[in-house]
Amino acid sequence: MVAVADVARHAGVSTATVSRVLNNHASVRGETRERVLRAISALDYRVDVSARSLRTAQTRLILVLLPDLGNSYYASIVRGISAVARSHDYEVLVCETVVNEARERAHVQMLSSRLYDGVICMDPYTTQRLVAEEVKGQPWVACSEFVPGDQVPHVSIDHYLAAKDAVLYLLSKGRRRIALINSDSRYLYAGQRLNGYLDALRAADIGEREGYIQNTGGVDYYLGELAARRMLAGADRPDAILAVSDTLAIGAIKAVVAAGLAVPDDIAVIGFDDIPFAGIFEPPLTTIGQPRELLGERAMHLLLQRMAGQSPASETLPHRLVIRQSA
Amino acid sequence: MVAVADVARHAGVSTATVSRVLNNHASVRGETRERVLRAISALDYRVDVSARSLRTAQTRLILVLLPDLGNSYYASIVRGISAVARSHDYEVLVCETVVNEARERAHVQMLSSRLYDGVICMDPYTTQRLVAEEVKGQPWVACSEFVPGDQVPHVSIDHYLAAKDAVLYLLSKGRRRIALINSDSRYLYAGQRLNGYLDALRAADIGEREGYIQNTGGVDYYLGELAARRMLAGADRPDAILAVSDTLAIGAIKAVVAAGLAVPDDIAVIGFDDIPFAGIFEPPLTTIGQPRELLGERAMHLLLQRMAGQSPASETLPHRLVIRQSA
DNA sequence: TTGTAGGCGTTATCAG
DNA sequence: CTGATAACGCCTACAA
Repeated sequence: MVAVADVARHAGVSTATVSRVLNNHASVRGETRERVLRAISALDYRVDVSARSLRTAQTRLILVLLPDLGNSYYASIVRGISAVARSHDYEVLVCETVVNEARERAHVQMLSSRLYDGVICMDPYTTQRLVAEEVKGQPWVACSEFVPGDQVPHVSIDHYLAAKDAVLYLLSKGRRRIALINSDSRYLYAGQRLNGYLDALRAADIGEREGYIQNTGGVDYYLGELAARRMLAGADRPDAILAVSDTLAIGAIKAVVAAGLAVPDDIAVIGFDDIPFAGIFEPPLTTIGQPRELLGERAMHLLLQRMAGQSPASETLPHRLVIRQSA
Repeated sequence: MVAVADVARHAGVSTATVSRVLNNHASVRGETRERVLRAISALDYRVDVSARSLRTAQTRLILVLLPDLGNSYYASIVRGISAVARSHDYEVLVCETVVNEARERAHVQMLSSRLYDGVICMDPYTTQRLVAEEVKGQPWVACSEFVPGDQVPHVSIDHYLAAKDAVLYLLSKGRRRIALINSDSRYLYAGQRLNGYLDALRAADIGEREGYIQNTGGVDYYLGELAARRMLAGADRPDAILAVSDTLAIGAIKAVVAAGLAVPDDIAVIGFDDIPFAGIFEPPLTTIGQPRELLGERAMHLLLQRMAGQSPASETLPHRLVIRQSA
């Protein structure tokens, strides 16, 4: 293993000089720098980040915690994060959080071990408490999900308003029997969207109906299909369905069509997230889009401020209703 | 910042003893251990991984390099990797490689900085050379993609055979005018599947046809749609399309249907990968499935052996044709 | 502009 | 079973 000392010896300089070259200090004579550089490549020297961070107390590494790598919703956010992070010379590492009691501790150790200069958490807010406890003292921010009333800065859309907008749109189209397919109550957005849905209906003087709210526990296609099938089986069939994710919405449409009904004529369907597939599906999905890249960019900005010792205010970004053909 | 020394002082023992407790050495008296543990939680001590790795020369971190976080194909593989890694007490970090000339160096530094005990690379084989150069001396293996003839151990299906099987199946269904929608020639699989396709046709004595091979440069839905549209515009319309990814296949079906033709009656379509959506799409997609989790598990096993100084042989895993309704 | 030397927090060796 | 102490590789005063 070749260390700074070896490079120094090879170049006939001191370790201090090598370090200066490594860190682009101006105060190195051109010719000396050349010699050092040559030695570095001759010996194929690589810095040891462990040693460096031990000394400098920073790693220039950002950790992004997310609950599901397979959900492309997060991918776009990460892209936004990375763009900003890289422009500030931070490298972004992603870790899929496993909410497994047994493994929890190991994960937690990852966080608490000072390996990262900052953490961005997209985990369900119910597990953010765990994170909070572990990264205590370390800079971190939340993205999309957050613990309401908490001190941790976060970026998110207004899920309550978004759901309300969706229902308002359905109402404006003359729909009155509007059902909701919700996912997993561990997620904050689930509760907020539920409230938005409820309040919008209430404001229109529409009462709740038996079986009109289904909780799937996840966002897989088939779960949406199952939920919609249950709704269709009821005596009091809805004329519109709001699903909290596009995947659920697509599953729901499958069920509707399988039941011999038409979308949107018999039942209008609105999803959430505007995934790439939403536009290509038949019928193209009407959905609530989130500014995903921007979400990531803002989150990283918040983190940057946090790492600088500031206490930035949380941000709410705008959503938008993407009207296609399913509603 | 509280260090081992602080814990030692608090517990009235030496740093050596604290370290022993931290690392579960058996040779610590129960009562002493208790005292240390109490001090640790009283002071809320956290190990400094940088210091630890500087000392031990290992980080217990595995880096997974992939070209696209948004592609859920990789998510399943990562899940397989993580399962094995965690059972061996390694933590898995994912980094989306950015093949951007300007940023290349920073990335590269990440790899070469000894922060990881091992690397699993799923990048296109054309960029694996870069990786190879940078992680030189570090244990790494390739997954899915690999540089043929290289010494680096890898896991993959036999893309050549898989494509051949798909064409054989189409042939067995009486199709003769079989087209190929390929993606990005930076990927090894693209070339191999092309060869499989070509050889299968050749073996059946079917000559190449003008415009029957389209390269899209990516796997987005709309690219498949575009490619298929071009094929349909030709005088010599195909009666079957093999697409190297399900997303391309779905895009292709869109184009076929939009042209007033039926799938599979007029044109059969086969995809690749068996993504979650393949089964829910209408018509459900016939596709070549890969054992993704297993791919990840085997890759991690290979890496484990590599890290142990061995030179494991590469592995080829079986693919399977999932017959649904698009072909 | 360059060199010397100390220490970051941890683990491991060697005594006791 | 426990303690003192010497590295690990790097950066950065401070000195020259």
